[in-house]
Amino acid sequence: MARTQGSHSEITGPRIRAAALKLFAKHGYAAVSMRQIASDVGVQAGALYNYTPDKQALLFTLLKTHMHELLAAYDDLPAQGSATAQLRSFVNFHISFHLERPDAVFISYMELRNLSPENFPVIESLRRTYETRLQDILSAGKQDGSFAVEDTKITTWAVIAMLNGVITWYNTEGRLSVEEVQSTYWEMVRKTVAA
Amino acid sequence: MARTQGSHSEITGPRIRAAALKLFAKHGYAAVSMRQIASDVGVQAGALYNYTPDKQALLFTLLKTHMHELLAAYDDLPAQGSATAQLRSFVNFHISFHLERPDAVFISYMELRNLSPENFPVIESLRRTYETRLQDILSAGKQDGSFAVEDTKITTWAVIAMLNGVITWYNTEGRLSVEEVQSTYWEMVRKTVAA
DNA sequence: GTCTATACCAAGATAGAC
DNA sequence: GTCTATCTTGGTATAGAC
Repeated sequence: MARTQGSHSEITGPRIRAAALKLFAKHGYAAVSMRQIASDVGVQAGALYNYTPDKQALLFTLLKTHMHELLAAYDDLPAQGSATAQLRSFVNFHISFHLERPDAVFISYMELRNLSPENFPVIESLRRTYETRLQDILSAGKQDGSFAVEDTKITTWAVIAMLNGVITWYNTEGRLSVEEVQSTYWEMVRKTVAA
Repeated sequence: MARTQGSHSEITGPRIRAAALKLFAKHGYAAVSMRQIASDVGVQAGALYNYTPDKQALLFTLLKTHMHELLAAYDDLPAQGSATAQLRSFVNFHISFHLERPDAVFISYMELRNLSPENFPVIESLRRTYETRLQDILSAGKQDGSFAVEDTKITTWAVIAMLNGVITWYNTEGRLSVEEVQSTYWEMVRKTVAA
């Protein structure tokens, strides 16, 4: 006779994080209770504490994991030659990576203020590291004359803000493929920095 | 002998909304308690309910007021001639209006999901109305050949996302004046839609 | 109109049985 | 490892005195 309530240690952890990610993205960290997360996973609230010391650690883990995956994936891309090729690669990467993880992207921008004072700087630093990848491309292109960029810092923020806008409207069931979105945004970014 | 605890009906209401706006922007709607708002104003929590039926109405009022002010202010601008002049006017307006109300702008984008099902469509509709102002400019410029815009809807969202990015980094104490920011963004937007 | 006091409920987190 | 049960805190909202 099999036990009706058993242990599932290898899968429960990931399922908790997946449920938390989904619920935090939908309702916001502060509005989601541990009981809701537990219910979504199919366990009791107390069981969550076998996997996370508290709710804050759950949020921190999600954001840290996302940022590390983002940086690792970008740094794994094949090297590009010209600044223009690098910029195009960045745009394509940013869009496809983000469209594959809308929930993680969402909380990475929305829930920063719900990180504890110890955790916030860690995530903020990872975010700045990623931004620096783009800023370096813009600086190089400005130097060699491929781009006309008045202020590389502001342009970096402007391009990232523009690209991030995609996740607020893109619908996987909609009329546009990821490739079409990439192409549309590349055209806009290209012109924005054009010499 | 003056009373030590009196009535201040004409000023308490606005002060409650100002405190709520500030606290919602800083910590998020769900993370702010009525007690916190009351404490910030200098009254007891129960007193708030003389001014708002509940917390949700407080959020709704803040967002609705902000959106109405935004639309009224934009529609009060002097009419412009060419599509290019209209676009420049829009960019300047959007940046200066938003930089004057960073808290209201912040919650208008972050707290939409905390609106009740009855209230959400009202705000969403106002937001779309504002976006339509920009989309109409882009359509007109596309028609008369001033702009080369692949997709007016996506470009509308891209431009607004780019402009909204300003409030995440702009610092009134920083090196840049509002006029310099307007000029920098105008240059980027102009190129983005350039024929 | 604001106060104090409180009803009522849900939150995060923990203890101990199984 | 998960359960049930519970502790403690703090939330929204209301009642009635002043």
